[in-house]
Amino acid sequence: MRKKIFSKDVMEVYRRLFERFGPQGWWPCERAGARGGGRLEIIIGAILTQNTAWNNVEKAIANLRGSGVVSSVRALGAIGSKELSRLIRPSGYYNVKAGRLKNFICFLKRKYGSSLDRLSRLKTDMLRDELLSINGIGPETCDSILLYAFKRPVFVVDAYTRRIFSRHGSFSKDASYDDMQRFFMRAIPASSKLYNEYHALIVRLGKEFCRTNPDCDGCPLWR
DNA sequence: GACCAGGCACATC
DNA sequence: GATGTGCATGGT
Repeated sequence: MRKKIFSKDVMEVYRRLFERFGPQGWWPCERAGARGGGRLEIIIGAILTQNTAWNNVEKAIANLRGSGVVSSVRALGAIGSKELSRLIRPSGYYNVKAGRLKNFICFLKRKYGSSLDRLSRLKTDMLRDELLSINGIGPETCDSILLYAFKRPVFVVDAYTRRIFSRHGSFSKDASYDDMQRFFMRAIPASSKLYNEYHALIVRLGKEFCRTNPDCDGCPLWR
């Protein structure tokens, strides 16, 4: 039988995952910062990675870097939609995602004078509502932006989180996003660093075991 | 060639 | 509110 994971076990699960896999080095990473892309690049990555392997997103981001549009909101706003689609082609859904990137840039221009600094002054709840109002930014993308780009202590729930923790009985497999998020945020101290690493470790676990080991052989959560 | 990946919006019932 | 569908590339 799989071990049931209650709220009280969530930190122990984190410790086991960290012990097993170590730090995952997700955003913000030195590489993004050094190239000056930083926060904007993280936001772009969060949108491009929707239902897409990160490997493919990296190719798209490399193209965008080559065109110099990850380093400034103005540059990203100035590029044509067709050209943007072409650059992000490797990340899949390129027409949809080009529209979503443009939606974000239009929102930022209209309401915050194209300034990420101005946007970042909002309190977390308000910032979350603002991001969710943008067409193309749903709960996971929104929370990824809050956590990884703005360093807010918001737990990101994704498909792996649902799959793994519903299998371990923490919540039902059709629990709402908000219910799953509450489960973690009640169990873990509010720390963006902790949430950052935990989400990345869940993704690592999902990739490592859920796909390749349907019987959960060697799963660190197994009892 | 099938299946999957760090989702989301929209139509329909 | 639940369910189904379109969007698309690249790796296994």
